[in-house]
Amino acid sequence: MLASQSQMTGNELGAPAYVVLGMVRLGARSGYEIKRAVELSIRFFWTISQAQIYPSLARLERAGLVRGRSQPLGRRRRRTFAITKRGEIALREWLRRDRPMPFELRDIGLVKLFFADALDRDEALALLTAVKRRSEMGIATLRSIEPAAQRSEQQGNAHPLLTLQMGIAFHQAIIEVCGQFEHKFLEPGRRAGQRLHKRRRGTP
Amino acid sequence: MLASQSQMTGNELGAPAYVVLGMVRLGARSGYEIKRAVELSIRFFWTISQAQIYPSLARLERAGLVRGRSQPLGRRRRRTFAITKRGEIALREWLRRDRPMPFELRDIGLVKLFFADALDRDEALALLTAVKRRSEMGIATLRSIEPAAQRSEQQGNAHPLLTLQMGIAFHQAIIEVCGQFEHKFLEPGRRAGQRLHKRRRGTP
DNA sequence: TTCTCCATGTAAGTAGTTACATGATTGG
DNA sequence: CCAATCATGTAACTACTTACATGGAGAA
Repeated sequence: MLASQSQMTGNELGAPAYVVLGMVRLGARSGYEIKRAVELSIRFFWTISQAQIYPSLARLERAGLVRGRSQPLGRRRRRTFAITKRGEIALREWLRRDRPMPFELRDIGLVKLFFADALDRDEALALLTAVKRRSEMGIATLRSIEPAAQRSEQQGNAHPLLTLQMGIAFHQAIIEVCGQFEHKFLEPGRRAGQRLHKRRRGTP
Repeated sequence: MLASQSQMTGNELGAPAYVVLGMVRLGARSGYEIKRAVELSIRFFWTISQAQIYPSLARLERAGLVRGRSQPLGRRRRRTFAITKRGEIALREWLRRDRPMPFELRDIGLVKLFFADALDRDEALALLTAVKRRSEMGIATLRSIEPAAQRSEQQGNAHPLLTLQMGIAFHQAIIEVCGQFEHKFLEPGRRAGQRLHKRRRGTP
């Protein structure tokens, strides 16, 4: 895990547990619903695997931050959870903690782009296009969940829409910078600094 | 680790090893220099801990992708590495591989912002400000390494500057969206959807 | 029937971290 | 001499993942 994101000492809860707690607060009841909620909302900047959710719920319950009860659907077993008062307090306390939250992104796409000078001109261009396309798809996905975020804004939760817009702006920024770079490249009158690794100077 | 970033089966190298390889290619010789290079360039979208670098170098050497030799500085021991032909080929091959590279960001700042409706109005605003400030600082850092990226552009490596500009654009997007949201909030004539959790309706 | 969705869980493994240990060199 | 920097490495640990196992419910 990224170091600065949990700093777990003793029996403090890590970020994933608070994510689960926050989702329970927003109305996700079962582990499965939590998974779905994450996929429909924060998956742009946070993912969680199913195998993490159930242990997190168990830890939250032991800490008294959620209360679970068995609520089978028909004969299908099912545990539902609700946030407790202590849970509300703990969540707010976590949100307020202003320990440094360094911006830590881990993206192979950008890493590859960084090293792309090792490639031939057209290969580098293909990589650039792939990164661009990825962001275009990202925007499409985010747009598709926009209505849900707008509904939740109407119900007093304005911040999901905020983070959604951030995601969109984010990808737009990537697309824009890619576009500028592409342009600079395909421009017929290239200048000195724009020569790529290993290309014959005379190539049009 | 984020799943889709390595998919290691058998004895394939993971992304961190290729990052090390790429840095060696760009002229970082010792483990220490690699660490510094990462901090001065891709740390915006990739970090690597020192404890990872030396084992990675060892694996790369075993695979014949780098060649190491002992080059002490005075009495201080030191191993330097250079990329081999096979290493060049392997790096390019990795850069070309177009297995899906899903955009995966893990950012607690944005997670907290997403859940900020659980906070009081001013607390939420403070969080927003913190996220904004963080990006302002991010931009300042990136600007400070811009000259180095420009130098490397002159030497035929244009992509480091590209990814740097992406980082800047990225943070600018965050700042902009934060600003818009703040504005919407501080606006005297708030509308229905903008009411925050648990606030008395009449509060100015 | 078979497929997909709902639902919960375990097992085994990897990646990655922090913390520590060591020691030479350079500059104030 | 002391602090910062250069330099390499190990030990212990956590977070997180994939893969698997199980099974009910509803639809085609």
